[in-house]
Amino acid sequence: MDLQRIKYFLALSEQLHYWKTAEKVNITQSALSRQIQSLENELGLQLFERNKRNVKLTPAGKFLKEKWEVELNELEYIHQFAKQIHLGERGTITIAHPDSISASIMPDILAKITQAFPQLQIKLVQVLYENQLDFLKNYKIDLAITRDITSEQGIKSKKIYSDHLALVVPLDHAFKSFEDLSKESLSAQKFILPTKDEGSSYSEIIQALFKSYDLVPDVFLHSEFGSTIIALVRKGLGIAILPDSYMHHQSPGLRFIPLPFKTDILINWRADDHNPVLSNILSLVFDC
Amino acid sequence: MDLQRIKYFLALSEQLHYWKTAEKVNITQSALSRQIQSLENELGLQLFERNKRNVKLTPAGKFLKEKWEVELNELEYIHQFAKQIHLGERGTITIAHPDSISASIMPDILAKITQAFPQLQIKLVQVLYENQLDFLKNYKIDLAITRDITSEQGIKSKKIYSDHLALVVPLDHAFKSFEDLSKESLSAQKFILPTKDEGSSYSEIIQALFKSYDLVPDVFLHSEFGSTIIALVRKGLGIAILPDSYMHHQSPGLRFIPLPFKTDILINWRADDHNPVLSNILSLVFDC
DNA sequence: TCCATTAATGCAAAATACGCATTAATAAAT
DNA sequence: ATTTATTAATGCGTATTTTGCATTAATGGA
Repeated sequence: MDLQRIKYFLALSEQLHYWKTAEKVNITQSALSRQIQSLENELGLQLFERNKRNVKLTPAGKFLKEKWEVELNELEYIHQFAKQIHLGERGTITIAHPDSISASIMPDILAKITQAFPQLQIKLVQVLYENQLDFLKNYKIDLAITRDITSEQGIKSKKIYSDHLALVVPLDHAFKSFEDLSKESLSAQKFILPTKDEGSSYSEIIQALFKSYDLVPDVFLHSEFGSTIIALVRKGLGIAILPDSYMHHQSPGLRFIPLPFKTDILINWRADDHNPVLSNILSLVFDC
Repeated sequence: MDLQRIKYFLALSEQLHYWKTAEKVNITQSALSRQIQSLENELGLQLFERNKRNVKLTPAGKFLKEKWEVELNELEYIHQFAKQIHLGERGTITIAHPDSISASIMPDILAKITQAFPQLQIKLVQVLYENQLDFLKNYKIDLAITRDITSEQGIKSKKIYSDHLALVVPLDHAFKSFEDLSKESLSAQKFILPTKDEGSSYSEIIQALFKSYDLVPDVFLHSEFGSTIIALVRKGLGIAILPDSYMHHQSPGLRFIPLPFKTDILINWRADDHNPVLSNILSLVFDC
């Protein structure tokens, strides 16, 4: 059954006149007549009660006119919706990102996306660094924003930003600026540091930092959760090293002392992911 | 857009394999390939992500698979429903009938209809005799069961039953049987009779009845409503003449004395009404 | 009774769909 | 790295379907 036939039927059911309808839908009266006939044959019922003079809907025709009008509108809407999905204007994308950028570049990125594609549904999740690649490969997330470089097969990666590390101390702490740091002053401190993962490039940078002072830090606690670390530092339980993106969080009572070490932020996605939503978001993000 | 194409798409979206799908839907792989291609062109989007080795739904394809499955089911149901309307198995018919047969032949007729066509919706209405033809012509009712013969253009009519007139008296009334009736005994009575309509064949029969006794009845009240008349007779306000169908109503305290006058029950419908529901009901009723 | 209107239909042309055979790409096996 | 098996796409001739033109036949109104 051709939807075009149903459209012809609907046109005729309005006009109830073959010639006028045929003209309106740009076919000949002969073609229209046969289209209606084959529609009737296909359905095994009569749509119009007609003689050579009058055309009138049968009860079944009346019923189908009402129902088909609804269904055709429905289908048209569905097709439009599908087209938007095809263009990447509709759909869902799940993004994992570190807490550190929640208040810095994430708002920028999200604002850009929602402005360009207001119909997109974005799911933000926080995933432990060690799980990110698995989640990406298993379609639990579509985009992973991370500080770790990956050379995984099938995962594409691109740097989108970089920020400095900063030493985070309470306001009343002796450290006021970078010049106050030395092997001696640092060795007296208790540190709160991120979890030391195998092969995590972010951990390696922090290790490199301490190595530059030829120091093994006294680590009081490991945590991956920036907000936890900040709270502990504010209570004077130790000092921490965090990306200076955290300065964008409202954190009174703390001093951020920038350090000459940079940490990159990368965006990762599946190489074989052809979801048009992803392509749209990638090209938006790369324009930053 | 051909619904067949959508069916092909749905089959392929299940199998995700052209050859197997083509075999399943009884066309060649070549034809299937081209059907999917033209569907994609028609919609202006890609349904499958495919190379020479793998077939996989795109996000838009996934969306359409879900939606189209629902829509196609819906359409199939609609078409079945329409077919039932065409066969007169579904639909609505409005029937007017006199109160007199509510408890006699109407239950028989209705039982027969609902047994043969359980999906039919029947509306029963009571219409004043004088309005019946108008209601029929103006599509307010589809079938009029009446005691009046009509020779109206465009209205078909057929007798389906006939019953006798009966004199209705209270149990304690002097009249016990037909032999008690005479010009003298009748002229002493007060009568409750139906409204005397112009050209109503039922009124004429009652007039003929009195004429056979060479009598002009003392009419105390006119009413078309049988139940009203019966209540009044039971209270001793007068005696009445009604079709003996009323004996099927539960009417304690009354005696029905059959009279040798018959009144026909006719069924009327529009000659140009081709509603299949009507045809079905007519052929059922005529089999009585 | 005749005329104007109008849906159906015969027929040939155009468009579309189909099947067969082949091609080209790719994953798996060696 | 090379070969092989698998499989979606495609060229081409054929079959089917649809279309438009011209005509027919039925019908309501004058």
